[in-house]
Amino acid sequence: MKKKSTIYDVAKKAGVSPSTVSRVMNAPEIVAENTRQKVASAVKELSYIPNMIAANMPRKRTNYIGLIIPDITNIFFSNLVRGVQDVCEKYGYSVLVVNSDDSQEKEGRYLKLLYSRRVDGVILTVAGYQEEEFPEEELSLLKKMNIVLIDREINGMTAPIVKVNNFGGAYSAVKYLLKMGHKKILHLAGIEGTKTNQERRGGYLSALIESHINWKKELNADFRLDAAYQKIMNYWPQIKNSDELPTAIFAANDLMAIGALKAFTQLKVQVPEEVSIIGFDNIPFSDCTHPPLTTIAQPTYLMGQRAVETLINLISKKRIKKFIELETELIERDSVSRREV
Amino acid sequence: MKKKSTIYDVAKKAGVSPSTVSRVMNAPEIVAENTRQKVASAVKELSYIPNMIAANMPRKRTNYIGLIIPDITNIFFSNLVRGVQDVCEKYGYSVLVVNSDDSQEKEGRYLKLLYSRRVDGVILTVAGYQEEEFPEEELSLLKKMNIVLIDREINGMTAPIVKVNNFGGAYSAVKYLLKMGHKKILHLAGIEGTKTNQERRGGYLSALIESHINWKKELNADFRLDAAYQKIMNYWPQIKNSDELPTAIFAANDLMAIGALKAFTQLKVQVPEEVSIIGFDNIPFSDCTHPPLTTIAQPTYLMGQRAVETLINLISKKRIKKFIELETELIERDSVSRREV
DNA sequence: TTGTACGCGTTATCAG
DNA sequence: CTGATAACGCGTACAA
Repeated sequence: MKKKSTIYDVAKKAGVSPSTVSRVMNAPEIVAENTRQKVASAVKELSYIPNMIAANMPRKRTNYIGLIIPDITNIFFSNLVRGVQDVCEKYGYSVLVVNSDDSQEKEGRYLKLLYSRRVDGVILTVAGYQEEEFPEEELSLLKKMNIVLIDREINGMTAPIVKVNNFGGAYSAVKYLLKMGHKKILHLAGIEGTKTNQERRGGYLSALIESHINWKKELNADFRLDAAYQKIMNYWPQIKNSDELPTAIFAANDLMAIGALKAFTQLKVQVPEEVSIIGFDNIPFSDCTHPPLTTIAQPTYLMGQRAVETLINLISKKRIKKFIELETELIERDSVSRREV
Repeated sequence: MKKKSTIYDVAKKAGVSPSTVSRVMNAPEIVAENTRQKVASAVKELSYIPNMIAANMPRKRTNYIGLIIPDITNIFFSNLVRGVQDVCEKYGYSVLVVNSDDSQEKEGRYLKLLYSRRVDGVILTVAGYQEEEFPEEELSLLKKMNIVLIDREINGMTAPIVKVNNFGGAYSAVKYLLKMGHKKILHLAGIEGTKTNQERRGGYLSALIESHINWKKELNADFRLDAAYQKIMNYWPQIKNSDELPTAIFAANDLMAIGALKAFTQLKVQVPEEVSIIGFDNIPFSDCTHPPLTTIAQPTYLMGQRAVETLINLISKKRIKKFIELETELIERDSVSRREV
């Protein structure tokens, strides 16, 4: 790694002062034609590229924003990250992404790291699903930073939040199932007690009530593929020939829907002929399952974009919307069949 | 956003000098017990967290490394990114991830950005598959930085590289197919002219030659799911009842294998009964296809880890391996069936 | 054991 | 139009 040239090296070579070099780099038009030439050639010769950190220090900014997500390996987040990155780039920011693994302890550590790196703001998908109180220390740290929340709220602090209309999405999923003639709809639910899950369950129940359907049943699988797979593998044989047998399943996310699909393949239960399935999220590859999964799409890329836009406005003290709720969209594929009455 | 307290604020409040505060933060044991107390309580009171940037400036480092990948949205890379992040964190580095979208122009711009941000090193998955000459400007920039390459090499510069044994992986895939009794094996290939594709094709051909099999056939689908889907949809009906009909397909990546699977579902061709398929990569969800995909696993997480370890050693001028080749692993699932002779 | 002064690379400000 | 100087926040030699 060769020694990097500084603004002083360039100044010396061009026979001018550092300030002049700075001007040439940032506002060429205000410097005399021939000085500009001299400087430009010195810049080229030394292949000088300004040190953005040094430049930012007196301005008390970094042009970095932090992004805390549970796990980048979780396919659900990749589009979100990309949305954040793309908008950031447009505005000259860079993104520091970290994974909380849904651990509150890691989240706290990373928050501290981001603070010590003096990022200009943080986009946070709150870790852990617990409705626990937020640790005091972390909370006060948060209050000292520009924060935009994604998806989940925080007790004890108000911050702008970007989320998806979980209730509406679930509601429309179940409505769709009802429209297709299903009367016995099982809900494959996510992590108990999380707001997300509560909202989706709310949508499920509301749609049922609205249609005067009393039949309901909930299986819990923590938003996880394996868990859903196991649950179905255990549950289905028990109810196979009973009145309890649903004709359709509303899974609170695609991962669980795919887990269920996997179980049904093994159990030799035909989807959608014997049982229909609808998911939530529209993750990549949900169109490559067998059968392709009908699901409720979340605009993850858009969520990322909106979150950054809000954050950047927050940073520059412009007016912002405190609450942004994005709508979902029903994606009809082949995992739901019509049930004749 | 409240004003951030500095080491001076703490010093004043504790009635000591800034250097003493610095010592308490970085080497508490060398300062007298009661001074330490005073400082500690001032730190707590002001909830002081050191400014890492300022601290790093005189050291001429940032503890950032840059990671340039084609696209974080490409599921293949998420594990790699996580591997990089995890190792980085262990060593106190943070990662700045950017997407080149396989565009050389973007790659150049980002390289410049990373340089201006003075990252301590860069992990680079070279953009574009072209065997084109590298732009001179970019090359000289590269030479001024600590670089570790992933997967693809650069003409005109030697840098440590971490890659996977593509030849060996392809070879073992085809060997496996042969072992299962297949004699007509079609190769669903990736982007023509890329090293990766050449190596995998090499493995395919070698395995065939070694077994004295003359039958061979190659279809090109640019590593893309859609392209593979289209190719199969067009090709299969043409050869359906001819001698050209293969009994197995070796796809140069899982995406293409999944595309083929999709096509076969529509064409009502049974996999693996009528045709077997083996993929390459072992991307997430390759176990959730129908049937679950037999494939050659690439250790992507490990690649990320190795790359960072190499980079960190490069940065600290320790000895490094210039060339790290990782082995693949055959993952037997259900998309390949035995063919009786 | 503690304090002082300087350097890291840049830009804003003010003077010329 | 250009140059000098201070300031950003910290660590570190060196002095006390």
